[in-house]
Amino acid sequence: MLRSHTCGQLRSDQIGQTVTLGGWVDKYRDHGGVVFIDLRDRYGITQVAFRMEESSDTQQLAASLRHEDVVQVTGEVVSRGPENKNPKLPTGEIEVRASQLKVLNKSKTPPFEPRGETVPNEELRLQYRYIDLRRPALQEKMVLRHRLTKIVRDYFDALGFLDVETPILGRSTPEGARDYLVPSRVHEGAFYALPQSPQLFKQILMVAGYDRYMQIARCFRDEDLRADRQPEFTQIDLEMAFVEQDDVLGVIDGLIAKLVKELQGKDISLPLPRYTHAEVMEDYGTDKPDLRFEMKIKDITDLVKESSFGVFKSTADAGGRIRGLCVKGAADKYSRRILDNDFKGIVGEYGAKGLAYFKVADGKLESSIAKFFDEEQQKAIVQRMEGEDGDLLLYVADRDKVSSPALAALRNFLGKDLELYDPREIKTAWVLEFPLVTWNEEDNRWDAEHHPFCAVHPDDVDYFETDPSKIRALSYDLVCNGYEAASGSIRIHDPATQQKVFDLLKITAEEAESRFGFLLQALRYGAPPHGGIALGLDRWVMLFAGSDNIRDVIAFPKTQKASDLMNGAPSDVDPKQLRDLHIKLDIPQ
RNA sequence: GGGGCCGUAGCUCAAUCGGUUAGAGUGUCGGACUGUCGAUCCGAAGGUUGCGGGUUCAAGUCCCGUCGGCCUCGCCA
Repeated sequence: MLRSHTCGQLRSDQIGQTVTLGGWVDKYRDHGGVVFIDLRDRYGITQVAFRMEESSDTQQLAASLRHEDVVQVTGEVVSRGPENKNPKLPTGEIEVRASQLKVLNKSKTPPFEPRGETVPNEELRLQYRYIDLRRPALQEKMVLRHRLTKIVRDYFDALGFLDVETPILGRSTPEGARDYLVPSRVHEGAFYALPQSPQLFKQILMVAGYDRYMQIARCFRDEDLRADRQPEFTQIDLEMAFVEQDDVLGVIDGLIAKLVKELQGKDISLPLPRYTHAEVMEDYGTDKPDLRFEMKIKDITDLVKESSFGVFKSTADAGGRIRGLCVKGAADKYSRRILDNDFKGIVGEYGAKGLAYFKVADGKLESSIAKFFDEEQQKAIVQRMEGEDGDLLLYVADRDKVSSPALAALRNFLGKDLELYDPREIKTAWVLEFPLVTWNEEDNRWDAEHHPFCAVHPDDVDYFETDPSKIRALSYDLVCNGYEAASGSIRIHDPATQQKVFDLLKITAEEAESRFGFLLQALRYGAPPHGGIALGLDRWVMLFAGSDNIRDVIAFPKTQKASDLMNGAPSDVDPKQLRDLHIKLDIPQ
């Protein structure tokens, strides 16, 4: 070993010992006759003092050290004494009086310093990710990720789950997200696809009798990125046989409680709250509500459809609704300009044509459009909104398809802007009973809401013939702080029901056979009832890290255009590689 | 594919209404200094204002295009 201790280890207990440290030069302070070096590794910082009277050569060499040089230092651990101790450092009671210094590797002047008080722009951080990863803030997140992963593995291991790896080179299935394709050299013109998730394999593992499976699985989706979405990401994937929905939910409840306990030291009460999809869509306008604050959406259509305000009236007549939010105490918080520009802009992104707003005063409404509502209507609106004097009321009048996401976005903005919650709080709940299918207006057909293997709520089987939109799936999402943090379902385990769903989705027998024939085949050989779920690992780490950016918790993330600024991926390849694969490029000018 | 924000010294930022030689802090380089810990002091170097075009007597600033980064709609079974 080139070191006897780490840079975070030494305390007063070691005074008098001769130690050897290795690390990076974090800061240097040259006083002429004495040089101080803050030596850093991922365990901490230790001050090393190089004094002329002890070794002139060593002290002179130390004077040449610069940021991020890698050095090996040997010396005696000494007390700094009461005047010179540094209470900011855990190692601040002591320093290493260096007798030997070896420069293991000089560093070029780094583009930025890990200890710098300002964080450089992300482009530079991604280009020099090896320096960025030296920053304590990022190292803490990597450690958190490790700990979380370890807790997850231990939890499932204790419950008898078996970690089974599934292939990375898989088969392309046209449904779902766009696939990342990998050309086969051996099979001319044929391609593998990287897995969007191990979905079909884990179901087949159930058929194979591995009744409790889990895997920390890398998944790939060639879709556009977001702050919480990367093209490759990690799922905590699991599947169980001989279970019902409650069993899966219970296992995950226990996991979340354990994570919160071990990572935050807090107890949460179980079971986690459960809402139906219909409930959260009505109350929050989204299937992934942020439940850290209230502010539910309220419907006032019945109160205003007879008013003289044309926009509300015509919306109601056209089958739309007038729904809105009551923002407590915010009547004077936002200027008219902000309401007309910024707020309208937020709902406008979702297609809302306008935003109506009122202040509540004396139990009535105040605004430029208040005159269109008589006193009785005004009082009824205030009552419906549970409004009090000083509250701000905001309304979007439109079809739910527009107003729901618009109001949900506005609500999220307000929650953050008005600091209605503690950003470190983890607030988790289940959303159950998703619709099995949704109508695709463009293609004029039913699409699976989750995926085509979701089991059907037993009470809703008759709706296949009458109204498929009313069929509830035995599927469940776990939402956390406004993110979809897990998603799963009980699966169909008999070929007849599976066929029924394929029929509804207009997937022909031939299509089904060619796309997922291997699964259908497997289901005919003794498939037990089964179900499972997958948790977004990166998102959970992000949530526990209190970050709103998934790149912060991935060691080597990709940019919004899915490139790696450090290594330049994706890149051109040698023409020979393409010839081997029989691939010709055809790039539009 | 659409919308928005951003790009000035190695880094973080400034530069008035379009107006003289584009500044500051920090880092870098040289020097001084034996107890600092954001060390201090003296001195120096460092710029194709992302790139290309246009408007103008004059462009970091305005316009168009383009490249890159971020946020977002669509997309993400």
